[in-house]
Amino acid sequence: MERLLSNIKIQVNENLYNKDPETSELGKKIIQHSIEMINEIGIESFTFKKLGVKISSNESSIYRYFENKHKLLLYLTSWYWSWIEYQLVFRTFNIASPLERLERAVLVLTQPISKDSSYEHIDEVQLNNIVINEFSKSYLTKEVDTENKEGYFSVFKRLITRMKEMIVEINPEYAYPSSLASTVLETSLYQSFLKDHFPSITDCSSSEETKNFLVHMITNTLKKK
Amino acid sequence: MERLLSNIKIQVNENLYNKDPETSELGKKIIQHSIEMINEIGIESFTFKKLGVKISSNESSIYRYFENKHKLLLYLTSWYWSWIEYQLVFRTFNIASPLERLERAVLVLTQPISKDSSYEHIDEVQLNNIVINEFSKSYLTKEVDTENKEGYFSVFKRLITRMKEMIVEINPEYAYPSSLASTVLETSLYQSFLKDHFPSITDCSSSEETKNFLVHMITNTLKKK
DNA sequence: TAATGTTGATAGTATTACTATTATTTTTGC
DNA sequence: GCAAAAATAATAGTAATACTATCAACATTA
Repeated sequence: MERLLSNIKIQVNENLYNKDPETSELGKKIIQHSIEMINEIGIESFTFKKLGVKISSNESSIYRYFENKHKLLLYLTSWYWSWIEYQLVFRTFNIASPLERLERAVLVLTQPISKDSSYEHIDEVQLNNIVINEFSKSYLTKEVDTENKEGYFSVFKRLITRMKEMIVEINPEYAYPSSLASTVLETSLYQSFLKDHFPSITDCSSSEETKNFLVHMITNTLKKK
Repeated sequence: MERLLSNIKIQVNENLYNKDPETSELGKKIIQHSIEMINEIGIESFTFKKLGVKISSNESSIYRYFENKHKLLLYLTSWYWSWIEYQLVFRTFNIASPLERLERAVLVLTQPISKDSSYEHIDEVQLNNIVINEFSKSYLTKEVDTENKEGYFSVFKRLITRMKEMIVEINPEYAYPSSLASTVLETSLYQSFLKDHFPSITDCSSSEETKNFLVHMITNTLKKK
């Protein structure tokens, strides 16, 4: 991933952690290796005990950073959406045509991730995989409404709102700009999952095709007759 | 839900259960009350022990029907997709216009569920909620590829393939018929979830609106220029 | 009526998801 | 450079989960 500005600290809702993992070596190790481990074995099999063994630290020390693995997952996915939002804002800034802005936004959502050297302990490629495979589980819970009130999903929602605004600019009469924006974001994750596991029900065998599928769908949907 | 034919037994992949729950009173009680309970407390909190207490039966007896709660969830969602497929086939049968067929298919996916009296022990309204909130978790696992090979998702995929075929009939040149079909099905569930929990990122506050959003998107996407 | 199948009761195991306590090490402030 | 504070590690313990195994009781059927 092309570096836009270095040393931008990505802020995550501070109720998601007990102690900010960015403030210590152990904290960063927790983030780095939890990404590896969740990507490898999935959030269900992941435990703080296993992570402790992997980083030669203690289970109880990890609990001092995160209340439980659900909060850790929310932390990681929030970080990811902040990072994506930042790409999206930069890459669409100063682009005059609203349609081109939206196309660039879709490109940010669909193009293959490459490592951002600004964040050494975070592997964005693996994190993208985690978002594809685990993000839904972070909100498909009985606690979603309380956690939403706490603001745990605000970056994700803001990202969708930004796309919605681009849609409104393209066609102010269109009746479903928010739904189209949320569909596009969800579809970018979903089609990527289908490509790897249910290829018979997708035509997108590359990120390029997913981009084309979405751009075509958006432009046609927003066309004024 | 209007009854189309009575006494149609819905077949579910027989590797999903140890003993067919349809063949005994206890089996039907397991299905009926697991639907209630999963809908109420969510799949994470749901256990066979709690279900045993609820139906005044024994944990070990439930294990004789289902290997674990994941298999039970796969059973329930498979049943649901079979039931939906059956509605979809009937309601689109003998309709000449391909576009009208697809519109009717979207209606089946989006319209509010009402009880189907043919299946006394199954509450389709609650089951629809379970599909919205838990279906993703049934495939977002590390075992998805093996389970897919076992055929646990075949009804779901066949449903999408049926819609894909309608899309191809409408516009044989369109390059992404499968992706559009899978997007439509996923979106029908997703927008319903957003309506209840993240209303700020959707415009669909009723199933009617979800239907209109999707039909508009499909027809515009498939328009030949 | 004997054989078979189903269900219930009880017990037991490894793992999970924590909490609590205390010891040890590291950092910092003066 | 040292004392105080903070962070981490080690250990232990608990309740719940996700099962498995065994055996008894009861119902069904041949």
